[in-house]
Amino acid sequence: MRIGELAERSGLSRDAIRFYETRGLLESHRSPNGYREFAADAVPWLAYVRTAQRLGFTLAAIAAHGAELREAPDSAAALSALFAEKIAVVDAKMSELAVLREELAERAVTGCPLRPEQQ
Amino acid sequence: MRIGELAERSGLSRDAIRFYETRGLLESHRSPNGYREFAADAVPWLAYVRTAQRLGFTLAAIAAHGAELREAPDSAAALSALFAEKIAVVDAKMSELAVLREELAERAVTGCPLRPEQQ
DNA sequence: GTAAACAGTGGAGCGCGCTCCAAGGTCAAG
DNA sequence: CTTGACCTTGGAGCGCGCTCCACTGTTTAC
Ligand SMILES: [Zn+2]
Ligand SMILES: [Zn+2]
Ligand SMILES: [Zn+2]
Ligand SMILES: [Zn+2]
Repeated sequence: MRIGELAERSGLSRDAIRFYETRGLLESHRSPNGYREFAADAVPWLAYVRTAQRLGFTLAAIAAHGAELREAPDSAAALSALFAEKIAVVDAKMSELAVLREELAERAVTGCPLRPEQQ
Repeated sequence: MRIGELAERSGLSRDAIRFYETRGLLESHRSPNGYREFAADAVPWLAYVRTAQRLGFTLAAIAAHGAELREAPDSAAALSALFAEKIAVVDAKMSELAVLREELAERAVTGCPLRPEQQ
């Protein structure tokens, strides 16, 4: 499929797709006329990319993990390593949230904290 | 305290602190010589800001929530509303992670998905 | 008095993740 | 043959979250 169709089916802009390609997130082959040709797989792959982005992963990290998957000798092992990695990240975020909650509770802000110094 | 001390105690750069001030994240009063003067509260507040940032909140959102806290008529109610809001965000991220895990599992990538088309 | 350390402002630049041109090539329909 | 939809590249610009720099003023130490 060409870029317009992929854009429509993925909900991304053509510019974003071209940008992703430059960042190694997406592969295309060229037709004789120079047009990019994408595999059908690109649609679910881009959905995955967007989800990973919403979870706070950078494009570079997503591209690196994609490469890991492709280059892994043992695909199943690579997958579970990636899962463990992502879940660890979310667990870390959860415990940081607990800290945040405590911090917030400790400082029920009332008025300007600089007032005393001001007088 | 002046900006250098706050920088040292918060682990942020002076530039970052000045930047936060322009974004409404931090308040200072000026000494007669024009130097910024910060309250001791600024240290835990900046720690909170960094934590919130690591959790994926933008500086604008953090500033808005800080303002909500200060302007809330009922501080306790405002606090629990903010907690609920943040926890909802993390819950949403968790469920998105589940989707991500499934997506990944479905597509144990092996080789180039464009190869068939290429030949 | 002078040097060093600290403060201020303004503006440029940067990495990220794009968006939006401008100028041009390709292709199918009428 | 023209029109229009679609594609190409290149480059500028933008919001975010800063960093770095130049230049200037203030305070502290000797
Ligand atoms: Zn990894
Ligand atoms: Zn004040
Ligand atoms: Zn809110
Ligand atoms: Zn290929």
